[in-house]
Amino acid sequence: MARNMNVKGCRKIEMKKISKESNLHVTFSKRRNGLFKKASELCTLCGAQVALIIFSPGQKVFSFGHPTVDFVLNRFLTRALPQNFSSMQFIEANLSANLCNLNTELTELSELEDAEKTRSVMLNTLRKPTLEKCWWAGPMEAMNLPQLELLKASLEELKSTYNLKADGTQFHFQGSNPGQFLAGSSSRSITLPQQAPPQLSQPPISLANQIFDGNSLMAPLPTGQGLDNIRGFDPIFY
Amino acid sequence: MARNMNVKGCRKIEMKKISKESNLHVTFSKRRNGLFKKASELCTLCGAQVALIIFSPGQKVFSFGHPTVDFVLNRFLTRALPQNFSSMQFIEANLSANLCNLNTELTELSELEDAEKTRSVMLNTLRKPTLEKCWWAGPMEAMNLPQLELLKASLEELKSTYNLKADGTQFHFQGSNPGQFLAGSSSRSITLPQQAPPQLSQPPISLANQIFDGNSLMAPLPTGQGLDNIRGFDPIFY
DNA sequence: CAGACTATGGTTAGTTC
DNA sequence: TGAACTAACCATAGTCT
Repeated sequence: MARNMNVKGCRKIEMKKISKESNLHVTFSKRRNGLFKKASELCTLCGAQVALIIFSPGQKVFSFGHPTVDFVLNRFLTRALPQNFSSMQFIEANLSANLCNLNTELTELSELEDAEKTRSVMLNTLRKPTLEKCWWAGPMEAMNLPQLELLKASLEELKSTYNLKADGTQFHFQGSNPGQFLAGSSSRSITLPQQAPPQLSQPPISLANQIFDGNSLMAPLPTGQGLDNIRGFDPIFY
Repeated sequence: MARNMNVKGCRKIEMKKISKESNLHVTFSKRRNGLFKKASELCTLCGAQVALIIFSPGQKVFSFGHPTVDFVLNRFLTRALPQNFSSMQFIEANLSANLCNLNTELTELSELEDAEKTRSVMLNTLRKPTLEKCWWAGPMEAMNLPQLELLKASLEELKSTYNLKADGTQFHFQGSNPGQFLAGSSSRSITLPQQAPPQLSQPPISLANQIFDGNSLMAPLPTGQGLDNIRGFDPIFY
C-alpha cells in the first residue's frame, strides 16, 4: 500500500561521498551487506576463496572470508611476500609462513601416508594368505597328523606326475581328488591348487576387494564448511 | 536488435557451484568485476576503507584495495587487533594452538610414516625371496633341466625325511638346498602376481611449487596508490 | 575469450512506520 | 534503530558474434 504516491523510489545517486550522515550510515550498512552477500555468492557459485575487509567510516571493522579471512590472508601474504616485503614488516611473517609450510607438509605427508597404507594393505594381502597357506613350508614338527598325511599324499602324487612329465607325456591333472600342488600355466601368475584340506582353507580374499576395503576405510572428506564467515567487530554500533 | 526472440535473458540461478566450467569462468569474471565495482562504490560513497582479495578457482589472485590492499591489511592485522584486545587474544591463542597442533600432527605423521616405511621394507623383504624362490611353483614346462633335477632330488629327500618323521625321528632339513618348495594348498585358487604391486603412491605435488609458479605469473606491480587499486595477477585469462 | 545484447532478477535510495 | 515498502536502477545468465 503506497502511503505516499509521491514516493521517489530509487534514484540514481551521484558517485561521490554522501554528505548527509544519517543517509551515509544507512547506505553503508545496506551496501556492506550487499557486498558480503555478493562475495559469498561468488564463493558458492565459483568456488573462489575470498577475503573482504571493510573499515567503516566510524572505524569499525567488518570482515568476510571463505574459507576464512585468515586463510585467504595467509595465502595472499605468503604469495605476495617477496614482492611486498615492506608491508610484511608489520605482521608476523614467520607465523604465516610457518603455518602455510606446515599445512603444505601436512598435506604431503598425509598423501604419503595414504599411499603407504594402501601399499601395506596390498602387501599384507599378498603375504598373509601365503604364509597361512604355507603351513607345509614350515618345520614338520609343527604339522598335525592330517597335514602330514596330506603332505605325503601330495608328494606322492607330485612324484608320479613328475615322472610322467619326465617321460615327455602330456600332463593333466585328473581324478576326483587332484589334491595336487603345482598347477597353473600362466607366465605371470601362480595358480594354486583347486582343492585342499578343508580345515585349512580360507575363503579366498580378493585382492581387489581388499584394497577397496582399505580405501573405504578412509573417512570421506567433508566438502563443505560454513560458507559465510562474516566477522564484525562491534557491528552493532558502527 | 534481437537476433533471437527465444533469448532467455537472466534467469534466477541456483546458489550452488556452477558445474559447467565455461559458464563458471564467465560468471566468475562478471561477478568479480561486479564485486570490485561495488566495493569501490562503497569506498566512494561512504569513505570506507576496503580490502578485497579473491582467489579464482584457477588459483589466480585478484585484489582490490582502498586506499591500498596493503594499507588495509596492515590496519587489519595490527591496529585492528589491539582495538579489540579480547578478540586479539583469542585469535592469537588460536594461531598458537593451531601451530602447536600442526607441529604435533606433523611429528606424529612423520613417525607414522617412518613406521610404515620400515614395515614396507620388512614386508618386501619377506615377500621378495618367497616369490623368487618359488620358481618350482610354476608350471613344469617352464623349468629348465637343472631345476627339474633339483626338484626331483628335493622331492626325494623330502619324502625320505618325511618317512623318517613319520617314524618319530627328529627331523631337520640338511644339505645344500633345503628347498622349501611346495607352494600352496588351498581350497580354491588364488592368483599371486609375481610382480610388485602397482605403485599407487605418486610424488606429492608440492604446494610450495605451485605457489612459486603462481608467483612467477604475477606481473611486476607498481605499488599503486590510486584511488581504485585493482590488482589482478594474470588478469588476461579469467 | 572478450563484447554485445536482452530479459529478468536483484539491489537499493528514499521514505514511512 | 530497524523494518518495510516502492520504484527505479543495476547486475547478470544465457546466448550469439
